[in-house]
Amino acid sequence: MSTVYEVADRAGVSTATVSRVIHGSNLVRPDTRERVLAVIEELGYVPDGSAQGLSRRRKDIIGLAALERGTTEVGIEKTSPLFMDELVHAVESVLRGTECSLLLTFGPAGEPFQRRIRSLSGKVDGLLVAEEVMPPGQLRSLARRIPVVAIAGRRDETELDVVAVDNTAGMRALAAHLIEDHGYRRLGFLAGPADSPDARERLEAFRQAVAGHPGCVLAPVLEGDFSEASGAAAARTLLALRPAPEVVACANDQMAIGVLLQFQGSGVAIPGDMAVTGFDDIYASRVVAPQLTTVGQPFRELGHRAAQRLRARIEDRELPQHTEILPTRCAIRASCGCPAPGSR
Amino acid sequence: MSTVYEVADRAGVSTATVSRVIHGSNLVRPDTRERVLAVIEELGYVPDGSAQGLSRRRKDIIGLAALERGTTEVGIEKTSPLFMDELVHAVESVLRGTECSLLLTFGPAGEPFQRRIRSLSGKVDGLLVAEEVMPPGQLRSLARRIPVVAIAGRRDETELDVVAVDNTAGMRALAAHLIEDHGYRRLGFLAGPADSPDARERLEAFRQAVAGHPGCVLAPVLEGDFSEASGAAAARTLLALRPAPEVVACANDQMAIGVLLQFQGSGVAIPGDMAVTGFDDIYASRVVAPQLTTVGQPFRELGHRAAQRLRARIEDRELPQHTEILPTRCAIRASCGCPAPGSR
DNA sequence: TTGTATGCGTTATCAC
DNA sequence: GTGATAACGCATACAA
Repeated sequence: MSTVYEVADRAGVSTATVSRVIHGSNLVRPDTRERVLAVIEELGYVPDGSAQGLSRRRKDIIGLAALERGTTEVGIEKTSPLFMDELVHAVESVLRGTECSLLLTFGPAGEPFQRRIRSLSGKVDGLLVAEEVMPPGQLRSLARRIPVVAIAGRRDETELDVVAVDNTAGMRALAAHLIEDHGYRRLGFLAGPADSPDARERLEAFRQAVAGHPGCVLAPVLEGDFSEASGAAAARTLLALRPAPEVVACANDQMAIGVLLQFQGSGVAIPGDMAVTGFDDIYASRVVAPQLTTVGQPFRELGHRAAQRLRARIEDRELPQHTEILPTRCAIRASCGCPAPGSR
Repeated sequence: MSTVYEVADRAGVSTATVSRVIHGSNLVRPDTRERVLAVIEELGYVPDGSAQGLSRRRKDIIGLAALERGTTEVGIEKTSPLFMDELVHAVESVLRGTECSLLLTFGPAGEPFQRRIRSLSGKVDGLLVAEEVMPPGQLRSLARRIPVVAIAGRRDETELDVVAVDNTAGMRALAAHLIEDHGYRRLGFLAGPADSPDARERLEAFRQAVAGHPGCVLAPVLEGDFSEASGAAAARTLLALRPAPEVVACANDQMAIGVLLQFQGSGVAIPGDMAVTGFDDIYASRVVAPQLTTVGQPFRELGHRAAQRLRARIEDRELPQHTEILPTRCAIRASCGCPAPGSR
């Protein structure tokens, strides 16, 4: 593996000049540049990232740490966090235009994963942290060491930047649609894991919306882990329940899809016998039949903002703390009981 | 940001000892270790990855470069490469058990992306390269600089490791099912982009299978770009075609889903009026109605093998070149005309 | 316009 | 057991 020294040697210049050529400095004579470039080409030289990082005190790498839910618990390959995938692409697409690269790590909540994130923090200039991968205290201590932006974390954070979506408004709008437009009175809810701030917000918003409409009752409230399998399990519970709710709102799309497919498999018509809704608006939600009514998260925007904020903070660590809440958008489709559009 | 020096100072030891403690060497007295550990904890010290990388001559980072198809061409957010997402998780899950992290980069085929990969090669110990992100010659020159494993690339590679799936067997089995079990005689095919080795193999296998059955005709053969939108576009073409094929086999699931939804939106019953099949077996294919008949790729296995092979080659760069073809598995579901299973 | 010399934070090879 | 000290490959301040 060749180094600046070799390049410098062969080109008959100093390493400083090589460095200048590489970084496109214009304080170098055209013919010198040509010579150096030729040698670089010939040797297939690529600067070593570690050395650059050490010298320039910046690695041009940012990390993304996210929870992987319910992947290895039950079977071997349950379903991956589609939500995260969308986010990853959004973040990556921001970085694409820059020198920066994306270091990815997933893991189940817990002590080992937290340790991994800590050690990973030595390899990056900043960290995007999704959901609640670690307790607030630890997260803050991490944020003191290195720039951190929380995605979809606690909104009440005062020591680090957070970018999140407006779960409350979205869920409230959805509930209003179910109650006011469809006239549902008995509403069930399939909540997400209690350790997810998003999950808690969604449940709370739905609860309040129902409470705000006299005559409406919220029952039952089940809990899943955001996986499709947990949705299917909830559906089986619901199947045995009397009286059954008219609609079951789910805290994310994957669970909603699990509910939907399990119901259909058991001969329950959706939305005829029971309406179902989700949250997130992942790709698959547009693909199931009936198409899922859900609340759209601005993934792209979420990833963009978080990445940009992190880059800004890496530039200037004294930036004032900032919390940004992005709007959500109700996506009314067919699973709530609305007529399916003529063509998709 | 604290360094080994600070830790050494405060603990009243040398940097060498700190390093020993960090790496769990047992040539250090227990009480010394305790003292050092306490300081590390107090300072929140985490070793700098660049410095480590420079000194140890290994960065403990591997890269994954993949094509992002049809993302920004037409609209803003078309559909992301679901196939890749599955792969990413598979690779990441291997690395999770190690010290190694995953550096991710996506991009559209082309010169700029190739440059990005080159510069990225300075930040990693090895590279996983999916599909044909760069011309063979360039790929080989890259592989001379740094360990490279190609995923789903050309099978005829002799200078670098490749891990791929058996497109031919899978597609052949699927074709046999369509022709022999269902008795279809007029078969259409929606091919993938010509620059994808997988796409070419799948088309070729299907073509041969049809040719091997007298009386069967392959028509039409359309070409898409692996995106759902291109599937929908193909469906519109097919709609206007006389005679129409009895079945249209697609080179991947996303296109098949595009075809399926577009047909259904136009009042064509699937599989009643026309059968549709895919390839990959992504999450969404189990979620559409009717469930998609497709050929399953062993994503998990693909990612595992590729990651392990790369790690092995990083350890020993003299390893003999190796090409590994993983088996595919026909997933017969309902979109081909088979009866839907009672429950999903 | 170009070269010299030093520092970046670790690890590892020696001595002690 | 522990401590100096020399790499590691690059960037840059300062000279020339």
